[in-house]
Amino acid sequence: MGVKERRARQKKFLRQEILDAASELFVRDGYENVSMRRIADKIEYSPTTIYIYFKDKAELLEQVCKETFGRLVQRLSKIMGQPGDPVERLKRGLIAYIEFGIANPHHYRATFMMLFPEGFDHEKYHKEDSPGMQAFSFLTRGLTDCINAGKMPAMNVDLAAQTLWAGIHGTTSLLITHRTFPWVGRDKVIHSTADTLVTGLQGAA
Amino acid sequence: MGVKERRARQKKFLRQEILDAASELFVRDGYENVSMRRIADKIEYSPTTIYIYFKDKAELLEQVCKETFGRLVQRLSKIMGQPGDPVERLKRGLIAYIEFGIANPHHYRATFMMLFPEGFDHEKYHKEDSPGMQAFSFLTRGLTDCINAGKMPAMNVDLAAQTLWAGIHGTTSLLITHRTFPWVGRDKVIHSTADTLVTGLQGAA
DNA sequence: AGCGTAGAGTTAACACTGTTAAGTTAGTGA
DNA sequence: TCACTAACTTAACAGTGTTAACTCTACGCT
Repeated sequence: MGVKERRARQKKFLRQEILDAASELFVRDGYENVSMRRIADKIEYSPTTIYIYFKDKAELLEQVCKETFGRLVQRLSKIMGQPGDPVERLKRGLIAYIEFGIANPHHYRATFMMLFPEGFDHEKYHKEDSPGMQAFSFLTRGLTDCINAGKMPAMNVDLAAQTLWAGIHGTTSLLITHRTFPWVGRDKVIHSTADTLVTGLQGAA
Repeated sequence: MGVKERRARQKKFLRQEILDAASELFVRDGYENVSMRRIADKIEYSPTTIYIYFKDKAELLEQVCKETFGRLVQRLSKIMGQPGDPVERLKRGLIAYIEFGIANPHHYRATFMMLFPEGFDHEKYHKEDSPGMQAFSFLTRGLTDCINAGKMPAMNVDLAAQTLWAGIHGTTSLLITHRTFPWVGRDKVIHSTADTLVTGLQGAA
């Protein structure tokens, strides 16, 4: 016995190897500039082997992004768990989100800036475990903390969280796609976004 | 004489016909799902004819988007030219921007959410006449009006405008790509974005 | 009137793409 | 030793953007 297990381990190993190769190429050249044949070349297998482990190119990307965003969730989790002023903590979370997106532009693009293919199962995607949903829940938690601490007025927390998400997503995606736009300064825009959004919510009726 | 002119007119006509066909297909199916051959089929010319009028597919898209964003600039121009409270006017402009993006998702995506191809001439692009720059100048103008009317504190107008742009771009692009996300309500998010951003800037130190 | 030429539009081809069906080959359990 | 299974490969399909080389029409000029 144990032969089945060994095989399963080997299979998992190759699967991870494909994932790593794809990730590296996606990061360097972007999803649409990486072909299945190039990924195959990198791991020295034939292109069709990839299809044994992944349904298609989109699923391969999806898995790569899942890995990456696990790291974002970890980071946010760390920040949101720290003690101190909840408003400052929320701001730090917003900034961490933006900086994560800029540090992983291709992955960020893939998960939040690409149109879903037709016939995509959104029902399933927007359940608890999608990267959007997970990162999003940190916002609602952060806001609730602020309200409970009396630092923010009572409000529709979901609406406020969605407003926050839209704001930080805007800065992230704009800094990614319009890298050469004459920005006043990357850090200035990032901090201004966090400050303006939080101040705006604090001042809401 | 006049024959040269007539030819030029005819040439311009076909050029516009290509542009219209491409626009319709881009709007319906999105840039990457439209092939040069399909555009050619629609106008009943051979695919290579398009290359006589446009350098490549990207330039075709660029021209299509230029047309569309001409309409946005017109709309913003109308709103910003109206009398009344400058703060309300600015908010109306922000909302109009978002709604325009949602109404033209494929064009919006193409101009603001796509990575530029390698070797793209950014210097030239970020001059006065790029769609981003034109729409952007409305923000600085709107903000200056608010400050002059004493409705907003003195501030770095460029930084504030970039913050605003990031905010409204975020809402626009998120509503486009994550259409099926359980939003509290499209209109609610749109208005909340505009209110939060403006309030946030008003409350800035 | 007839010739040469410019240029609009064509056909055929290249080098790619994602993906699938069919085939090979190695290693297992009986 | 044999059959089977799972891993992997080869060959192919239908499509992509794009280019080089060609045709053909209509104009201006002699």
